[in-house]
Amino acid sequence: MNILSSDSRLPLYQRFRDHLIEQIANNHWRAGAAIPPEAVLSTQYQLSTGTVRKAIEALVGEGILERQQGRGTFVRRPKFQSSLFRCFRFQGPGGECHLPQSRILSVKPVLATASVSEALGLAEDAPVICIVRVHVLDTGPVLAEEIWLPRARFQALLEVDLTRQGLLLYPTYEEVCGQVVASAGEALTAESINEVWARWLQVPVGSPVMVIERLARDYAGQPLELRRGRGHAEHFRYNVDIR
Amino acid sequence: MNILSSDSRLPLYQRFRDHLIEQIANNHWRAGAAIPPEAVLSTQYQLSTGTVRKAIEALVGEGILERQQGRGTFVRRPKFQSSLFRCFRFQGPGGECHLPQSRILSVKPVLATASVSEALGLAEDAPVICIVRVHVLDTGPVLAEEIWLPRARFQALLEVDLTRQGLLLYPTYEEVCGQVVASAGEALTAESINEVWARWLQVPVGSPVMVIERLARDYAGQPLELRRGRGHAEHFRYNVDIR
DNA sequence: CAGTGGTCTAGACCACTCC
DNA sequence: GAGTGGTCTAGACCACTGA
Repeated sequence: MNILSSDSRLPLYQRFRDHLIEQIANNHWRAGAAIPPEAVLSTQYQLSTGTVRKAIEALVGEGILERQQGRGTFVRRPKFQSSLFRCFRFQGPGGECHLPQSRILSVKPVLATASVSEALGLAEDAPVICIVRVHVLDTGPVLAEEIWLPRARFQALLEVDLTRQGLLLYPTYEEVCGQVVASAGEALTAESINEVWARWLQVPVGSPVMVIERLARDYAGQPLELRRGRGHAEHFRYNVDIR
Repeated sequence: MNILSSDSRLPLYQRFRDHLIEQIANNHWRAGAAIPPEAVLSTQYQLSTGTVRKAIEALVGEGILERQQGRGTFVRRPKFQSSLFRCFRFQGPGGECHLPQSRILSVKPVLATASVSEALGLAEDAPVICIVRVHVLDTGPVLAEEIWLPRARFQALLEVDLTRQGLLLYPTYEEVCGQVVASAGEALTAESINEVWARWLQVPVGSPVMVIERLARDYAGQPLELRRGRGHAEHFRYNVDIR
């Protein structure tokens, strides 16, 4: 009798969770906005408040929703702009922590290479946008990134001046293209730097660098953006809790 | 009226959670064993089943407990032995995944250096045990580790032959010393390898390596073990989900 | 079959936020 | 003070495990 589409025989609260996530992915509820209060949802969908709460709590655990006592429940707008600063310490020899400025070197429409199209789930030679960006500290560049975006979703970026200093990309994606980054995965490796990247980072060819590859996804789990960054090994310290 | 020690004015389920964790940390309930069923706990502590469930679910979320429908709720014995294989891919050029063998090169009672004693929360020059271990693949060594343990807790390790091939350390800690690793944090950096480590890994001095520092803790959160490992950059790929 | 955790309900009362 | 999420209760029924 309910409008809960997804497969029956799943627990009610799971089906309701799926329904909520669908609303968010389809932009029925905007990022940053409040969803209806528990009481409304429970009468609207004929569910007990406990069941509604359990679905909401699941999404809070996944980092999709955010509850604020007395105010409401909100669609979380993940703040990946600061992810680098959360995970990495741009630490000087004394351990002080500085925030780098970012500078965009180029924005170009190109065709995806095999590895890029595979990561983004696109056809080979699909049209993409490639951005090159460098993060700079007082002491010089610390991190250089190549960023790839599917042109189908991000065409509008090409008509905007991205080369202003200190611009954050994810809010720009949302404002200009309506694309919201909801989750991401990172993979870390290390290598000796090659000539192209050594020039961007202004270090000798062959220096050890940390390689960070990030795949960002929207609420529906579709790949949105691929980044491949390289940073001065000494400037980086990536912290993880495991269990 | 309850035996729930911790600070009142916290929610009941939190205080009960703290009580449960205390039981585990004090070894009243052993790692791997079942805790009393919900019904028993709720009558014993005069709590409703819902409150008991919420406390248990919190600990499940923290990876301390594990529920199995129809069987019971168990104290989780984390399997960090395989953490390296979960997080890292020992991948050949074709992407195949091999499991390395580990070989212990030395076990020595020494005095802690400043950085080791600080990480382990010990006094300076405190007595520790230092283990050197190498993980070997068909193609040669891929990861070398220095491992430090507080001698106060791990004295018994010195009377055991650890140099057998392929030994896993964490189960040995538990069997020989009664110390259970409950959680850990890792920090990743990269650098050019120095002479000592280059010999262990059999690579040219100055090659890029991934540096993995791990601090393992017991159920009470006290540091148990510090590891500093270095691995062939090409062999490692560390995956993380962020949000 | 008895015992366990898993789901779900209906509602009371509290704590916080904002007007 | 009205509206929100946060805590807590008491219990029914289901699904799974293992003797």
